Amino acid sequence: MVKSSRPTISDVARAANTGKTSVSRYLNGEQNLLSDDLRQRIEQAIARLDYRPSQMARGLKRGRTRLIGLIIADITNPYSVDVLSGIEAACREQGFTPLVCNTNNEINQEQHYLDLLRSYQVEGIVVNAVGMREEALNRLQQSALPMVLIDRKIPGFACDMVGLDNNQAATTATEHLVQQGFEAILFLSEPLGTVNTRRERQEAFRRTLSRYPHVRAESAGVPLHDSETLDTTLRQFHASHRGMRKAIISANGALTLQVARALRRLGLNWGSDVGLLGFDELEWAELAGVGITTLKQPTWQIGYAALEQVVSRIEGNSEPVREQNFSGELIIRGSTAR
Amino acid sequence: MVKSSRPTISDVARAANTGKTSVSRYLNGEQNLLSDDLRQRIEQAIARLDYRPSQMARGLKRGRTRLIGLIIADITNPYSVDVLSGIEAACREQGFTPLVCNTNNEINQEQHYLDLLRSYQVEGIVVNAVGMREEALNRLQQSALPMVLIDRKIPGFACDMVGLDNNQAATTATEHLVQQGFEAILFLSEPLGTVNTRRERQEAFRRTLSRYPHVRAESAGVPLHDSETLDTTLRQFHASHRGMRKAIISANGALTLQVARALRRLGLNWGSDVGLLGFDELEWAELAGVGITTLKQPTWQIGYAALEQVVSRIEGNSEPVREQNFSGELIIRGSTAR
DNA sequence: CTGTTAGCGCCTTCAT
DNA sequence: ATGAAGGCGCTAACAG
Repeated sequence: MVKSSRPTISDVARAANTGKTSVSRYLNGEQNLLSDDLRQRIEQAIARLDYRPSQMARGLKRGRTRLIGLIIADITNPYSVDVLSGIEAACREQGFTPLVCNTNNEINQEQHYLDLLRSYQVEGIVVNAVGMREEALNRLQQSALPMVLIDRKIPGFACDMVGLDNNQAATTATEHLVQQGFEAILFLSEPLGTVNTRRERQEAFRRTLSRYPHVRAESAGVPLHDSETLDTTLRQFHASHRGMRKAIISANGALTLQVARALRRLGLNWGSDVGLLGFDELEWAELAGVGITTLKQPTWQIGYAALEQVVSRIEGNSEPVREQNFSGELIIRGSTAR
Repeated sequence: MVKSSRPTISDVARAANTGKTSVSRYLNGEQNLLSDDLRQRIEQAIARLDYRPSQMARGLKRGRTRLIGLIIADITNPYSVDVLSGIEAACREQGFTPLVCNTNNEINQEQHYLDLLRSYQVEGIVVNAVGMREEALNRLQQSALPMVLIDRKIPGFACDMVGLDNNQAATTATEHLVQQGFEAILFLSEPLGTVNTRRERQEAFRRTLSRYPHVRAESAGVPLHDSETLDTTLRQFHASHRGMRKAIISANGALTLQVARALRRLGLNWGSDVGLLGFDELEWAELAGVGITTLKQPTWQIGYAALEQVVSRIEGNSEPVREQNFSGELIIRGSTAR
């Protein structure tokens, strides 16, 4: 007769001529408590049966599922993917498995996924807020699990966070443009709302330019997919500073793509007609016309650090809420040349 | 006294003043077997306790975890991400949860992840072979679970597959170039190996051009990250057809990026010096110089269909192995203009 | 060092 | 229409 389904710990025990406990011990690294003989028998039995312990049963028993929930608003965003990559690497190292949930930026999906994650008993949650709508993010507060936010904070909710040093990054970017001799700079982001990331970047932009009174500072918030508003904003900015060297800072990668498209529509060339600098590195940045200067975030590291942080919470770390900010790196290309 | 951990089915039963069985029935949709009164009590108890059944326990008991394993070689590839998106959508509709495993194209990771998926008792597996190395893919055969391949087949392994109609796509692409008056065309892909996708595309390219004897057909296989070979190949192609209108077909999106970079390095402009057409749509295709003509795959649908297929297998469908090929769509831009 | 026993939370007979 | 009891695969006392 043939065992049809997967072998269980009992099968292994029987095959090794011992009890389940010893097998369990073997599996859990308490191998020093086993005699060489027994250890070998178990080892062979496992190999012969091609046995793998059931995480389901394990999770049920110990409450440790070794599962970490990831909530991502837009998996289509390269930033998110890079971060994900870092998270995965860290998961592998730490022996966790990521349960990836892409909310697709659909409002209400957060709730669905939180329930889902709870039902699978994840031990912690990493939320990549990039591209996430504010309402959606706010809905996340309820969770009682260890949780860490990436890129953004939730106003009024103390929670570990890892992201970019927005002040350093925006200051670096702005100063670069000043040094390149631009006389009017437009800071473009999605509508600020209460999103700290946007606010901080804009704030640093303003603060920096206040030290250079001869440079005009403007800023505007445009919805990511509202190309009309974007066109209008850009046209206006361009028209109202005739004769001056103008530049645009785009506050994130997705927006930079839209801005580049808009400039195309308007017949403006970055590098010659107008300067352009975008947050977030883009794989195509060097291929678009004369190239686009970007402010590169250490995305992979951010993901990696975020996971390390949840894990430390899972292991019991109860220090006060921690905030990690990584430095960005300016990658200079043709779009901000003199 | 406060219950610290999550409520269980027993808690609900107690709160509703009934037994676990009835609650279980309620949860499993056998609600018609319950009296209105009892049903309501249960409903309230669940709401009050904010109870969610444990998928762990459920999976353990019934063997149905509602988990689907996804194996992805390179999550960084936009194609893979779009496919993933379709898979997720389908998962949501069908009540499954994807367990995403990114092998990062590291050999041996497949084994690690297969074990992992087994240990979580996934009910089926979707393998996105895009960008995956041959050896890695071959390692996947062992799985006894319902499995469907995306984009590529494993030689000598009968398995459901969903991907592109390579013949239609490559023929369309090639004919477009002929019509645009190109006189020498280079088909560029990664080394063919036994990868059916690459072979079929090249084959259709050859077959099509054999109908146009005045057009020279060349093809070459270059490793994705070997920029020296790529440069040499392109330089040679360009040099050996002086005076003729030349074009390049790139067999996938990742390669197109490398080709574009190489052309830049060589000082060649697509659209004017040489034609360029790439498989896979790129978000930046319109922004790169005069724009790059692409052959767009219905990636989202491919993912969606793949998931539907595994689920149908999970539900017991035992028809012979099925192969679904979707049509590509040519998106014409400046790089192939006359 | 090793085995026995009692659940983890749920579903599923089998009675009632 | 409802409930009690047993067991899924595993781990964690508790004995030996």
